[in-house]
Amino acid sequence: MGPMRRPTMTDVAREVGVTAKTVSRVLNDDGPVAVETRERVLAAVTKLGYRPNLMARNMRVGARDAAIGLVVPEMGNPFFGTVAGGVESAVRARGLTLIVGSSSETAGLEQSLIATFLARRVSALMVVPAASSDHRHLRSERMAGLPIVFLDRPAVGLRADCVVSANREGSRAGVAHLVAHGHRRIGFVGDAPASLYTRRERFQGYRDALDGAGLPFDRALVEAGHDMEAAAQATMRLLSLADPPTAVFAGNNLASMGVVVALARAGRKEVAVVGFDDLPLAEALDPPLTVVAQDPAGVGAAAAEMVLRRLDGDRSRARRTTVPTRLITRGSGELPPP
Amino acid sequence: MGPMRRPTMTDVAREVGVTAKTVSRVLNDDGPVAVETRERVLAAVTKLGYRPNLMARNMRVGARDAAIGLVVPEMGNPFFGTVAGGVESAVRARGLTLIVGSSSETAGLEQSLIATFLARRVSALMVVPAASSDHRHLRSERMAGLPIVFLDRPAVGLRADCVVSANREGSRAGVAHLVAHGHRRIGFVGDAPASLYTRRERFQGYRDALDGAGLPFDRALVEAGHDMEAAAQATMRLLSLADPPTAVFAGNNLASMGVVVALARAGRKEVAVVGFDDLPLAEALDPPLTVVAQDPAGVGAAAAEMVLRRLDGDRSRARRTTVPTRLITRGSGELPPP
DNA sequence: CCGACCTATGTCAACGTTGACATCCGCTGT
DNA sequence: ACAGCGGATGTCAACGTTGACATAGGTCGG
Repeated sequence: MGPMRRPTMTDVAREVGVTAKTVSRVLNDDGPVAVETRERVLAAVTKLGYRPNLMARNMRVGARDAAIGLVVPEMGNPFFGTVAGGVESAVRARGLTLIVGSSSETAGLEQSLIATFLARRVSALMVVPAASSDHRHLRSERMAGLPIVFLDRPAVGLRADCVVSANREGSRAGVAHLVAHGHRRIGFVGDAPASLYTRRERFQGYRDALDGAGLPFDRALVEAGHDMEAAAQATMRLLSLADPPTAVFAGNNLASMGVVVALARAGRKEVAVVGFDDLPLAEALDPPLTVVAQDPAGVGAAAAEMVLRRLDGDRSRARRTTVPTRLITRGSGELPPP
Repeated sequence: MGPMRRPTMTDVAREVGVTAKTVSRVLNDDGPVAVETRERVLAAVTKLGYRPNLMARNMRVGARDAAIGLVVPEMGNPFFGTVAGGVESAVRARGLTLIVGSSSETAGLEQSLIATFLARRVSALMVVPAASSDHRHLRSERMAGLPIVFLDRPAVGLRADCVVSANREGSRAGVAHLVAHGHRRIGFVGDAPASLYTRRERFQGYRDALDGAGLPFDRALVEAGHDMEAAAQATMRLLSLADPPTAVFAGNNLASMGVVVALARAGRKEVAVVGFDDLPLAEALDPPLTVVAQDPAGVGAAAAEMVLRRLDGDRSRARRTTVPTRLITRGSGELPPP
């Protein structure tokens, strides 16, 4: 019951009466080994409960760890969870392990997570940047040839591959949908301005749609809320304006939930809504929620493919991949203005 | 642009004109170092872009990796994402890194993930078991003193710590709530029978509540659906029975969504519903969804604390921690039978 | 002015594994 | 009978780092 030392290859070898090298050969299917020896080795392995030490192996072989590090802002947000899932299945097919860490949307934590991944000699790095983080410190890694791919939001201060959603176009389409149904005062509820790439893009799409329809932009209709409750309160502020919006565009999944909750609380079912990013319950809402659906698993998969290409030696210049979005009309965007 | 070798401690040492050991001393704040030497070393470190090699360090020190491996069935499910988030923040406070992998609810993948974690010499293992997996193979690890904690579902064939929700009690309370509002035919939509611990417990709670109220159990009212769409179809089957239920209890978050979607599609708002596990949009549904809320972050945190205690040397026998659930009444459970 | 002592640094080996190369054996072909 | 070959195994060093111990100067008290 003591905290006994883990058995090593040498222990197994001693048990069988051979050298560590022979055990190594058996375990890696390397070089010739007598059938009987192989069997005895395997028996000893299970008997002693031997587990190969990947750290020692990687070090000797000089190879990088067969792991890929992924940094996401929050694990609890299903969007990032699904992205991670998409990455994982693509990466697993190649025998690579995915290591996920969460930065809590904090630049400092993101950096230290990246540092521990690098110290672990991961063979590639995938990052969903935290708001206001800077990636200049990764330049030397890029130079050294480490594959680095950014997801959902591009790198700051670093030319690197990235995979993003068609934020601006999708947003434009979503708002245009509201415009097409007669709305002229359309609120925007999203993240805090300036900080986040996705918020900037989606906001631009919102403005594009207004401009395209010749509608005036009213700063008073733009509100921020970084989580669901804050978004709900932002929505309440919009509704209590002297000249309130007849429709609201929500800039991300949490904002959508906040908007929907606020409208439900206020009993304002007649306000039209379009949300960016689909929600599993969108269909069950009253009215069912029209959304600009992203493809989070697709983003993850595309990023993973990019990484695999880089690992296979693709040295071409950094590329940006845009994953299309899709307007799913369910009703909430088709409500006419009063 | 060549794939040049990463600089090692020796490279830094050569650059400065000292030995690797001195560099090591600087980087670990070990032993005395002249102020000037320290500065020159640090300068060389940044100049060369040196990153310590954790694998080599861990090997030399013989310590286990400062990482904890967590296996979850699916990353995309917000329940597990939130659990992982709870684990992460608790574990990070101790300077440990969390490595998350997903088993896709498959026993085989779970085993191979665990194997790579063990090969990486993680200092502890946390597992949300896949359906129908068996953990006898971890016995030798437990003997060797590796902390292993199971979350949400207990281990199979292994005495080990585990942290679970109050499934049976919560479920009983949820169903009792429906009973209290006059329902006598209450459907159950959950995972496939037998396979999953949580499903068994929650189903028992359902039966407890029926028994407690002297209501008959009708096998026809029990349906299974492993994802949202399947749960929706299961609900449709219940509704089309000759003698349909007037209320439905959903056994997990996906089932809840499926039930709610199905009722919305069928326009059957009068059917009462209580779901196990809270949903972010529960409040925005019509009627707002009454749920038996779990505390996923709390489950993660409790499990992390358990692990930390074990790492601190607590050798007491395996313990089971139960995290309470809470009935949140919002309306859907209070609908009277027609 | 010498030994005790402290500071700053170096030397060496070891962690567990595997590549490069060596060795030993029995068998084949001539 | 002997060279030659291929199969089975061993030996050694090295990967990057650090613990244990050693060394080279300098300071200080008596």
